[in-house]
Amino acid sequence: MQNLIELSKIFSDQNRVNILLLILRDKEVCVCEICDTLKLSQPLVSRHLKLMKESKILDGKKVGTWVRYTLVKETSSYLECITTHLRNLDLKLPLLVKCSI
Amino acid sequence: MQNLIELSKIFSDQNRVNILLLILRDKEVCVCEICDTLKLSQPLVSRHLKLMKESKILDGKKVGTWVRYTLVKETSSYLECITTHLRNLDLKLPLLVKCSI
DNA sequence: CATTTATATAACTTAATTGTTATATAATTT
DNA sequence: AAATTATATAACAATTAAGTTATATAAATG
Repeated sequence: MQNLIELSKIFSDQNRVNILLLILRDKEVCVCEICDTLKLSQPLVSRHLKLMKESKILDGKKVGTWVRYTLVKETSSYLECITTHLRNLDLKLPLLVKCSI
Repeated sequence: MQNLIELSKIFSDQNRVNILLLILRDKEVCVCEICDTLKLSQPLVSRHLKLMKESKILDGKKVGTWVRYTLVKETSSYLECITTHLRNLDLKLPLLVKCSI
């Protein structure tokens, strides 16, 4: 229940959903790839990622100077339902702008 | 997609979720029953109901001075997923305070 | 070790949301 | 038709959230 409300807050922002769509498609992306692909400022992306990490949607692991973000492995039933929903969408998301990792 | 974000906004508020839980359990409730049961002010409840009607989650039909709210019949796949989730929750919601309808 | 690159955070501004109080509308009852 | 009851709406205050700019941190490289 608290989970539902917290997760709903996460998914009520277009930029966060786009970031999540990117991670769903490309599995593991770093901050600069998100910024470049979605044309969002770096502090904005960092803050959204922090929120999603706090809500246990994303994991971030440091690789050198980069931080690579992935979807958490164990998802709650509600999160599962949303990601399934998102995967089934015909998403028109820009191609990943890869960084030099 | 727009649906996801719009619906997520709806479910990111505890009072709206409680109202929805009430309607899920009691099928058809009027505004004053929601106010009395959840101890929320009437204008607040009216506004939340309006939002959920606009988002095509609820229907409201006038019966005399009362307006009886129900869940919409045809739900989107995402809404379906949330209501299923909500129904499966062990909800500790107060008994309906019935009005004199 | 100074510089560069990637990311995070803090301070701030703006916008959106929530809840309240007061008022309007509309059906019902006296 | 005046009073009552149920609901809706408008105007406002308070809170929260989003985005920006500036700065900090931390690893990598010349």
